[in-house]
Amino acid sequence: MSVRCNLRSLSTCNNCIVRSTAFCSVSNRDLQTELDRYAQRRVLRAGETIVREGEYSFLVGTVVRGALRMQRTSRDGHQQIVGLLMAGDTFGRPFSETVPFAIEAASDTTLCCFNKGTLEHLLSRHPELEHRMFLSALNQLDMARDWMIILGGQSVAERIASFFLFLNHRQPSSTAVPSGSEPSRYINVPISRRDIAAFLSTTVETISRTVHSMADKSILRILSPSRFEITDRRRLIDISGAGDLDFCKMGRFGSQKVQRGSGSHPARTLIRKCSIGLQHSGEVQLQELAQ
Amino acid sequence: MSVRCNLRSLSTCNNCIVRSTAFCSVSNRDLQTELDRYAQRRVLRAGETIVREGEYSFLVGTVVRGALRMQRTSRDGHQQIVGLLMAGDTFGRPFSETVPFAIEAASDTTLCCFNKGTLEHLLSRHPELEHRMFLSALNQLDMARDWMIILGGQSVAERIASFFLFLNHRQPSSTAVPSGSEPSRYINVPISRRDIAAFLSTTVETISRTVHSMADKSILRILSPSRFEITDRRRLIDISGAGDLDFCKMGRFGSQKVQRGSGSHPARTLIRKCSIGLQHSGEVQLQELAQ
DNA sequence: CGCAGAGTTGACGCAGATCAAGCGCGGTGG
DNA sequence: CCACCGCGCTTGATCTGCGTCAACTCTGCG
Repeated sequence: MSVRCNLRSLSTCNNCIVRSTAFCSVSNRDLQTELDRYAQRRVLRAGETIVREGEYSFLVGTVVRGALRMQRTSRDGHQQIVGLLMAGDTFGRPFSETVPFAIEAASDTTLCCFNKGTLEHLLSRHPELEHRMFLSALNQLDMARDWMIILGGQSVAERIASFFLFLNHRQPSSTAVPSGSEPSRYINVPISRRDIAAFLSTTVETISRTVHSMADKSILRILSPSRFEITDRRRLIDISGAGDLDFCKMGRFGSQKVQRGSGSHPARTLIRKCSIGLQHSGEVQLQELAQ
Repeated sequence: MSVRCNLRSLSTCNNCIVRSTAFCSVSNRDLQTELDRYAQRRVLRAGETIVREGEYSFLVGTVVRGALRMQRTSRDGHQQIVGLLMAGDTFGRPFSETVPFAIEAASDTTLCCFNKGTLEHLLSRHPELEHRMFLSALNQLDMARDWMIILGGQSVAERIASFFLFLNHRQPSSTAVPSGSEPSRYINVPISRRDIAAFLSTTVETISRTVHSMADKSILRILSPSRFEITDRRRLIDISGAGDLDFCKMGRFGSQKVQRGSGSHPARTLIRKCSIGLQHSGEVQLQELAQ
């Protein structure tokens, strides 16, 4: 059931729980009123589809609650998840006929949608809106690259640890709280084991084994198959191997010296590890460019 | 050596080889003149660094020739490449203090740079420019997701095939030719084996073995360690597993029916393969939203 | 000519994919 | 009400792709 919000302009958007982060939260009141008029809420249940792969997509909007997954299915049936959109994230692809990925609800989800054409028109008339959407795209780009780091993680344990920290960072205790606040001890996994496997390029079996092994080492407690409690964040970050991933920043230990690779798996691509600061000798001096 | 181009406004930008694709190619003549005034060409040699990981970055611009790699190095020394920027692509990150990745020249490279602050100022005054930059960011987002598909590929052979097709698509015969034209039979790999390994999360040894095995099967010919000739594109696409990746589109066989998985590796995450069109039964009807 | 770095090739072992069986739970129907 | 089924998750046993180590070739360079 969808809730129209053309009446009582601004009321809906003003109370929106993703107000602080979503691209559609503009400061211009008239524009906000207009957005409010065109916005339409939609509730999806887990598994429902917004766009199929490569199909024409006429929806753009913001995730209000829950999570969307973007994925592609290859000929052999293998699915690769290329992104998880959570509260405050922008979904859809303006200025393009089709999206090369399917977008589906990973869990029960509330969206705030705009018709793509309508939104594009608004964007062309309101630089502020386009600016905010641009910023949102840049954020997603950063996030996409973080995901690549997760994906490129050496061992499955590394990838899972990174993934959990990512979730933990993006879901501080309650979905209503905008991301950016202190991460809680709890991890809510909004997607099935299958989806995790599809994202991390592994199998449900290996995920199960790895998570249980982490529980055995009391790094985390398994509250339910989709809910965990972090009991040793430090160790989790350590396993993730990427102490400086964006989403670990909050849990990071200042400028404290690097942990020795402790249980670190033998690095696959140990490149130039000693040459940092050496091969950069040829670094371009660009100061003159400033100003 | 850098070539200033404040004189003879427009001349430099007008003759720019990435004119058709770069974000800085605007239609507004005054704006173009202004851009021309602030733009500065730079030539980097392979290995030179533009920004280091997490450092303050004050450069944004366009790759004119060559390739940049964006990468992150984790505590254990493992490097993960999260993006390759080629002719016409935008590098740098406006509206953010730091970039979470190092940006380095993967080969000898020519850039066209703007001071970040200056560019941000231009962006705020010229919606057209911001629009173009927004489009560029959206493209990069699509590309980042394509990369994720490559990264998530099952076997190393799959990833290498995808990577080669990607390169082949983005480098049609000559670097001067804007992407989008017919792919040639040749693949120029602009980065070292090491870099390929860092990107594909594998090792130089495995890459070597895989490529030579492809040569044995006469899928491609090895002209030099960094130059190949595709002798059986169909089979290469087949190995890549992702027949519908963006960069395969041109080599794609219309709506021809799906190849049976031929030599396809046993799929790791064979999910919902048969349920397409089934689980979508609950697909939301959104027509009413239009207009 | 020796040395360094990039690429190739071979032998070996392990992380993790695969196959298979079992558990717990919610839904359905008799 | 319980039996039955299907599905998500777990656990065990086996097999293999590919990472690791090591040795060798080739090219370019001082």
